[in-house]
Amino acid sequence: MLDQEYFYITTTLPYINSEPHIGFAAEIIKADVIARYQRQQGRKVFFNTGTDEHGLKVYQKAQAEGLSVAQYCDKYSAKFRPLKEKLNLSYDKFIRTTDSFHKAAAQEFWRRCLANGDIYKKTYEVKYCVGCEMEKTDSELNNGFCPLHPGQKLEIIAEENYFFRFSKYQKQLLKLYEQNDFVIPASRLKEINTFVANGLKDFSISRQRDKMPHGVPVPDDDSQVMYVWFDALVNYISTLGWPEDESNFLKYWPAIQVCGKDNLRPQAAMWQAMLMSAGIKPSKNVLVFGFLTNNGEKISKSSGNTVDPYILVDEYGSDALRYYLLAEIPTFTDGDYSEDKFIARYNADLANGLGNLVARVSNLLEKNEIETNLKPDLSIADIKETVALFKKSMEIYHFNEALHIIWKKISDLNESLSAQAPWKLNDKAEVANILIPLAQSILNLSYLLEPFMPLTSFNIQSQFQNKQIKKGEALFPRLN
RNA sequence: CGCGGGAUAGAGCAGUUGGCAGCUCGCCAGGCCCAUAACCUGGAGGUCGUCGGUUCGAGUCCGACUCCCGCAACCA
Repeated sequence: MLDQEYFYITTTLPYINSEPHIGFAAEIIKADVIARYQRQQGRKVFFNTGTDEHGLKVYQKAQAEGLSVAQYCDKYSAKFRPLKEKLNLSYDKFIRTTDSFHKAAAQEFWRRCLANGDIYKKTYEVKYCVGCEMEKTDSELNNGFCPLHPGQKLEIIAEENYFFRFSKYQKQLLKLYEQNDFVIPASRLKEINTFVANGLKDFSISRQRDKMPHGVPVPDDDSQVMYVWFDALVNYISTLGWPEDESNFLKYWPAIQVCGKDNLRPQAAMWQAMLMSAGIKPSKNVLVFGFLTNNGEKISKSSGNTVDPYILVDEYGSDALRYYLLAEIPTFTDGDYSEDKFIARYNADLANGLGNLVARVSNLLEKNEIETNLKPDLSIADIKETVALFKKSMEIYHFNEALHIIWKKISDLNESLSAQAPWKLNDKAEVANILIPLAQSILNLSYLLEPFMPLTSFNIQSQFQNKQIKKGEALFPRLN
């Protein structure tokens, strides 16, 4: 039956230089759907997330807020933890890259890459804007000048850093990409393949400690700390107990990794090369999701149009937010959020669709005092086609389609109920013959819905497994 | 010739092995009255960005073009 007993999925770790935003919420919700679906299939799932806490920006923000780096990290990491309850996530582990076991793992990882001849020292030239008191990369510059200080010439500072021999792994990476589902969707695989085929430059993996002390110490060199990327990526294996707990690690690795499209290179190329260097199998798949816009506009901290997932949950509930993000936006493409769209979706699908159907059927069962004894059963004929189509969509992570298939069935059930009009009948047995199969189908749908809307699924399942099904409270009161 | 994405009904969007063009909202006309002013039926509305090609057949594959949008590595 099951091709594999163990299943491991991980999100990227959000960097704690700001509050949680809707984009990361969308990413982790999709990962949660996959994790819950795999558990339903009977697999032993390990679902990882956490926070990425090293590096210059955190160091500077801590100073700006007048906190020690440790205090700052504790404060901001703690802002991400409530996502679990707020979004009703089922992750198993919340790792912090400042956890001591992680730092030790990152150092061991470094040693293995070093032993393999892939880490070397080189002088690294950085452009430094005195006005910002910050290093600048070329992509941040306008015609070679800092956009904030266009009159000032940038200083070139030479710094001795460790580099990772990324270029060495070009061929192996291209070979890896021959596994044509390594990166999903295919367009992203093509993108990374072209990028790697065009040639790789070794990248810097350390910083001078006297300038930026907030990082994992480089083994056997007190003057340097690891560059944040290098240590952060190792979390995907340190969270499994690598290197100490080899048996647990081997059970779960390799991972399905999910990330936003900005993370394609780090996840699908840099990290994979690092794994190769350390002698560890590459990830199983990298799923690359799109970005969200707010009312058609790019979401950015500077323009102040970020969307706070906590506010939406408090107002509409976690399942409604999950439903919107999963149903309205195709898994791998960019999508848009706006309150108008959210309310329109909510009313059309949740209030008028699912909620109203559940209310109709449960009310009729209660009024007619019809007793039932139901359990979810996906083998019955009525639901078979829906289940088959649903599974097909789930296997390729097309969650919007999977939900569309469920909602098609909801629509069919509404139609069937209207056509049979049991409220016109007097014979109780006849009424029961109409309602019980409908109730059974609702129960089955609620089972399919569990990975997407766990609370609603649970509510419907407990409601419809009672002997005397009762109407109860509205699942999704209509919004005006 | 840097890389990639998009262009489908008034709006917002689905449509991955090529096979009578779909969904939601909105609009019009009926029905029902169990239900969350909900539900059901019917209707108007599209030359699927443009041009060409492959094919019995293309929104779907190939080529060219136009217009929008991201990204352009050590900033995670």
